[in-house]
Amino acid sequence: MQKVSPGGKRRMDMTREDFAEVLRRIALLLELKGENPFKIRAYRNGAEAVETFSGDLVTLARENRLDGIKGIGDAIAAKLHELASTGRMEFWEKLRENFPDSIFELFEIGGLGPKKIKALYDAFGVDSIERLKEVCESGEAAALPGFGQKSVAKILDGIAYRESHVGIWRLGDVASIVSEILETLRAHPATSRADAAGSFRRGKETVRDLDFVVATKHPLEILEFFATAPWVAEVLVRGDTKCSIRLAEGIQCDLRAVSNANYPFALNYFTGSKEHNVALRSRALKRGLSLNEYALTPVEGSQAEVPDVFEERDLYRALGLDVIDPALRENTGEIEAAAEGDLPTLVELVNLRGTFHNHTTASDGCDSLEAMAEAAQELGLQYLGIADHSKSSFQANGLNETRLRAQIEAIRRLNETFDDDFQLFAGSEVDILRDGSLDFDDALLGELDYVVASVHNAFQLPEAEMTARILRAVEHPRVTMLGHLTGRLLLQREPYAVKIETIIDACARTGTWIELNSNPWRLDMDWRWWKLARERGVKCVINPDAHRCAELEYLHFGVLQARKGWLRRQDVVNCLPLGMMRETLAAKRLARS
DNA sequence: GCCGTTTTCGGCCCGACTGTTTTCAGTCG
Repeated sequence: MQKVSPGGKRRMDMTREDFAEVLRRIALLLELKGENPFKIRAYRNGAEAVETFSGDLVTLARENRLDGIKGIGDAIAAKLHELASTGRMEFWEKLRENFPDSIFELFEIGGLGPKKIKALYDAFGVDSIERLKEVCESGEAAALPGFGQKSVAKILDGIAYRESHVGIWRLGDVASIVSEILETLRAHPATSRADAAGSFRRGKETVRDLDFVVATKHPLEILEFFATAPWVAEVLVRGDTKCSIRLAEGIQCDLRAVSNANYPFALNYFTGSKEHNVALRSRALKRGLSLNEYALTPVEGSQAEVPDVFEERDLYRALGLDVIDPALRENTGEIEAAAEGDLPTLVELVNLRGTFHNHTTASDGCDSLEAMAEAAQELGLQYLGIADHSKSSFQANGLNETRLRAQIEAIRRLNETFDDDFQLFAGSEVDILRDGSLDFDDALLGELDYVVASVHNAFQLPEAEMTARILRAVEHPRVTMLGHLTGRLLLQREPYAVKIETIIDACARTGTWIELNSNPWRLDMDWRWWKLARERGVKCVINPDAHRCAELEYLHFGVLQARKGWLRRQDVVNCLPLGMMRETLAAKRLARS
């Protein structure tokens, strides 16, 4: 869990993640205190709302303008305003006086919830994992009411696991595992339908576990097969309808085996998100129907007709909704849009006609210009932009002026060998230097077809400086697009501090495109910002940041994130066919020269 | 604490599994 100490933070440092974390921790402490569960849920919902809100929530909070945000009512809005404007929240500080901060780590142990933590805390003063381990190993814990040998063993297992694994995986790291398991499940003779569900199906950038749903007449057979498959390192749960295992890689996989009739409901339920499910269920209730993971049934006393549901899409129609793509199921307005017939037609991988941010052996790539061009053509792309690093990225063998001019020349020559249905564009991934100036002079930039501007150093600049630095690049007339806006490396490096909304507005004003970097380590700009960017009129460009031919297929992850960001074909510039892209790039250069 | 075709009070999603019980509480998703 991220460490947060808002009391000790300067207020300018507060981020939306800090806000969400404070609300979540309030919920945990209220749970320990045995507070009203609905109040606890309200804080969790508030945290969720804070995280998914499309806009500069921190500024809104500071200016006390949080009204009208779903999930944030008067009480939480006032508390967030206090936190944003003073760096403190009295309610939170009073609450945390009761328990040491280290108690939060106990919630990360599987099998331990608020009740048991409270019992351990009251009985033995357990307030850290270290202390927890002591009382479990000494046998004291097993003697508590409600505890026994097995639950203590489970807790110790949980502690051991936590010590060896972080427990979060990148989408790109699990994609091939999912395909393999799914293929095997589908090949089983007792399987009639099988899908991956959960956050993987929704295309979340990271996942905590993998969920599978199988339709079968022989659930026990399927569960047995799943639990004894060669990939299983450990069986965690084994029932008549559900089995949870841990793979050798460490990730947990849950399988649900249901009847064919239950399947659409189970698939929908286990796809989530939880918030989306809750919203669907309340919508069903308003129609006199109760929705669970097995069926849609009339509530007691209701005369409501229950429509036939054979597939997931029938379920949405039964609730008077257009079918909602899994990528959109985050309860960020998709249900309302589906009810109004306002869902976007989402961009698809087959819509992409080319892509721009790619490297070759000239800088830090592994494949040649020719090989990359050939790979792009094999993927069916009409154009490929080459944007190797600029000279300041010496760690990446960045090109100096001479080498870049030679590469431009090589690209022009290679283009003469292609038919008119494919073209390389000559670009550069130009470093945005510390002061916001670019790594090449305007004359050289003017010789390029396009420019990707990216930050590759001085990540630790304060937010105001970093924002000003990137703004200067955005406003540079030769910059076509902004590369990986926040520089994050998922599960490894935090995004750098930058006012994203300010950058979005500047890009809207100057017509600068924003990259959706599709490398599964980056997926940057984050999907949560794209809806806002689209509304402000910013165009997205989906780039793989490929350093070898095979990485051109990262585009798939980028498209998934674009879909999560509600983007349509017309919002993504590299859906333009070659002819129109030539014109667009030429017009851009002319307009800003 | 939030929210509203249930509208300023009263409801808020709900089932499976586990372990500890002997009819159920806690946890999880």
